[in-house]
Amino acid sequence: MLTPLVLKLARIVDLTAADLAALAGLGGAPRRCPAGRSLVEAGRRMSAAVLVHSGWGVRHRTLNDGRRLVMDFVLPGDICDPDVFVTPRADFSIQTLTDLSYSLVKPEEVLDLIQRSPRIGAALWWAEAHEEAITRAHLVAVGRMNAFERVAYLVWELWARLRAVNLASADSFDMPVGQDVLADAAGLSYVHLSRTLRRLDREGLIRRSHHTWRILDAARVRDLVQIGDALHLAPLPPRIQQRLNR
Amino acid sequence: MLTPLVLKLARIVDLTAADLAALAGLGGAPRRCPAGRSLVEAGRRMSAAVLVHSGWGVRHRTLNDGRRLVMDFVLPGDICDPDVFVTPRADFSIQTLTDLSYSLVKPEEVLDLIQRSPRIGAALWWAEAHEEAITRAHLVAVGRMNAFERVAYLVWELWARLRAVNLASADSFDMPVGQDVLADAAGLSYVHLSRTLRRLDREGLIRRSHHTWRILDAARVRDLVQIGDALHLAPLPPRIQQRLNR
DNA sequence: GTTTCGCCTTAACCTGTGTTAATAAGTGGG
DNA sequence: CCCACTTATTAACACAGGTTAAGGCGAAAC
Repeated sequence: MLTPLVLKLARIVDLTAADLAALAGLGGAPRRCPAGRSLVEAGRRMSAAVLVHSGWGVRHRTLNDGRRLVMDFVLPGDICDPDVFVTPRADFSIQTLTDLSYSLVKPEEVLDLIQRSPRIGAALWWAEAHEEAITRAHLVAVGRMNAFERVAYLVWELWARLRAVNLASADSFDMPVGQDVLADAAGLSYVHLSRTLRRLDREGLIRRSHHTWRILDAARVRDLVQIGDALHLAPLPPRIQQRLNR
Repeated sequence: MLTPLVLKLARIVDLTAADLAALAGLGGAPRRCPAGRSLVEAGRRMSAAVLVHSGWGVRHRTLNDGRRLVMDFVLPGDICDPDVFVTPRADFSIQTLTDLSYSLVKPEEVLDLIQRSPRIGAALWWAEAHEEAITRAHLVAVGRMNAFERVAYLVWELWARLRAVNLASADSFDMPVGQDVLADAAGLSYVHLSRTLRRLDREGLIRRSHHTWRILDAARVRDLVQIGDALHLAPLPPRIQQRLNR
């Protein structure tokens, strides 16, 4: 079964048929959540991780006076957060951008899976490390890039992540994300985000119509973005792979 | 042996005497690195994690034109990064701020340790999750807070982390960090950082002399900072602890 | 003690981004 | 097809923070 999670992890670790089956069966019965709702609330006690099957969400934090930062986009195949069992209290909220299909994954299930297969353990660990790298890149973008670079970076990141789960074509993809949300991810006002998007279009880098985005000049965007490489998926080195099979 | 790593992890997970010994013996022979040197270089292939015994460092990324962002401070007891074996290429550099004593930890060593003791596995996992929470909080600060709040947040974060390894007193601590470095962590110019620091002093929140920092009014700083709670250390819930001992 | 050097502070001015507000362009309902 | 409603664009103005440059000040060097 080619669930998004399997698609993503199988690019990294050589999984056995049993591993694939175990991963595909991860999580309880699928549930649905309509667009615009909170899946996880900051400060609330968490009892299970959320495995996303389809749909988009955002992980964000809102300050007392309403200022909001979107830390991360939640895409199909993402598990947020497999580490519930070590950090029972969320420091963020998750909100759906579209209707979302997901399953709850109990901590016990994750622990069992890891103890059963070191390959899955490594794969999940890798997914965590990858998310961390994405967050760090995001931090660099927000902390030291200007609006033009920053927005280009975000689009680049989402494009790369969507391709990893077969949800983007060679130069375009669908992104059901309003400019207000993108602005909160970039740490910009939505007005300036709009200005910046027009400029990316005018300069022949990135174009949007409706919710469809097109990378007009991938090479120039990559140069502009600089830190996009942290997002690339590469198989684990053979030495490690062998060790996982011992 | 109360190494900083043991101090930190023992607050979270109930470790056996054997676990403590294993953790204290983690890593090869101690090495030294003088101040101002690169321990890890972005893009370079990594072969081992770095366990810090004493001294300060920063994890940072420099863009082509010299703009730099400090993502994180590396303190005694930190392991950067236990996930080398899944992400062999660093997306950041680590530079020493002071003389640093550290050990190299081979991926195999980590894997062994985890397979030997589920408690240590959970503890290391927790440490990772904690770092992630710190990075996310940093992202919110840089993305949506003004200079005043942002600098207060950084000082608050470091104070909390130092207390976790017994390196800070109830209201003050030592921080061998120049304002240029702090500015790169806040995403500000060092000039504006200086202005902001004077204002924090003038308003009775935080005071610095030499490299000694004092929190003048912890309650007001906490309110200003808002997101500081993500940094709190809390023991794992009993249910999980029991499961780790089965 | 004086010099030198690195680091911090302050001031004056400039610019990128925020704010407010008005307009346009979609989008769905009747 | 029109209306109401949301979402994007543009313009005018304001301000936080950046830049440049000139002092101040303590610590080490001589």
